Amino acid sequence: MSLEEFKEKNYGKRGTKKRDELEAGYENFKVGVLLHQARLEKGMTQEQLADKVGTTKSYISKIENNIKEVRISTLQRIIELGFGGHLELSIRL
Amino acid sequence: MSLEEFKEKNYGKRGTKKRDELEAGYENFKVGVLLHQARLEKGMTQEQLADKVGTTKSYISKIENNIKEVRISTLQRIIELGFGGHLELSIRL
DNA sequence: AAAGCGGTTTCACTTTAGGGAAACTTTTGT
DNA sequence: ACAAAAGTTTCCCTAAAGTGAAACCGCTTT
Repeated sequence: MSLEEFKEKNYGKRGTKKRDELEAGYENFKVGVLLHQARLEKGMTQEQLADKVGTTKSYISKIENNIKEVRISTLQRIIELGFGGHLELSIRL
Repeated sequence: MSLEEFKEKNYGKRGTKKRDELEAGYENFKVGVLLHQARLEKGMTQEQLADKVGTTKSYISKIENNIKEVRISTLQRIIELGFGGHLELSIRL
C-alpha cells in the first residue's frame, strides 16, 4: 500500500499538520502504518491492544502516528503480546 | 543461522559473562547478529562502517553486542548509509 | 442533546538510546 | 615476539523514548 492510498483510506479529507509532516519521512511512516494495519487486521481498538501489551491507548496512538520513535524491542513486544505474532527483520543489501 | 551456530563461529571457546547474557534474549541478540553478519558480508571493519554512518566504532560495537538497544530508525540509518541497503520490516501474525 | 466510543493531544516525569573519547584487550600479520 | 589493526569496555553527558493521566475531538447511537 502506498502512502497516498493509506492516507485516503484512513484519514480521508481531514489532513492535519501532523499527517502532512508524515509525508516527509516515508520510512518512519512505515512503522506506524505497519502497526496500524496489523491492529485493523486483528479487529482491535487501540485500547484493547494497549491492555494486552500492558500500556495505554495514548502510547499506541503516538506510535501509530510516528510521534514517538520506537525501539526494535518495543515493537517486538507489542507484536508478541498484542497480536501473538512476531516481527521479522532482514537487511536487503 | 542459529544462536548456537553463531556462537561457535564467532566466539568459539571464550564465553564471557556478556555472551552468556546474550543467550537469555535471542530476539535482542538477533539485531546484533544481523548487523554483524551484514558488515562481514560487505567486508568492512567496525571503524569503516562507523565512518560511513558518521559515528564511532565504539557505538557500532555496542550495537553488535547488544549493549545498547537500538531504534528502528537508527538501524535503518546504519544500513542505508553504511551498506547502501535497506531494512525490511514485517509482522508475521 | 448527551452519552459513549475510538482516537488524538498535552503535560509532566523517568529512564535510556545516542553519542564520543580514551583506555584496554584481542586478533592478525610480519 | 612484536607491532598494528580490530574490537571491546568504561566514563560521561544530552536529547529523546517510554510512559500515564486526563482533557479533548469527531462520530455514532439512543
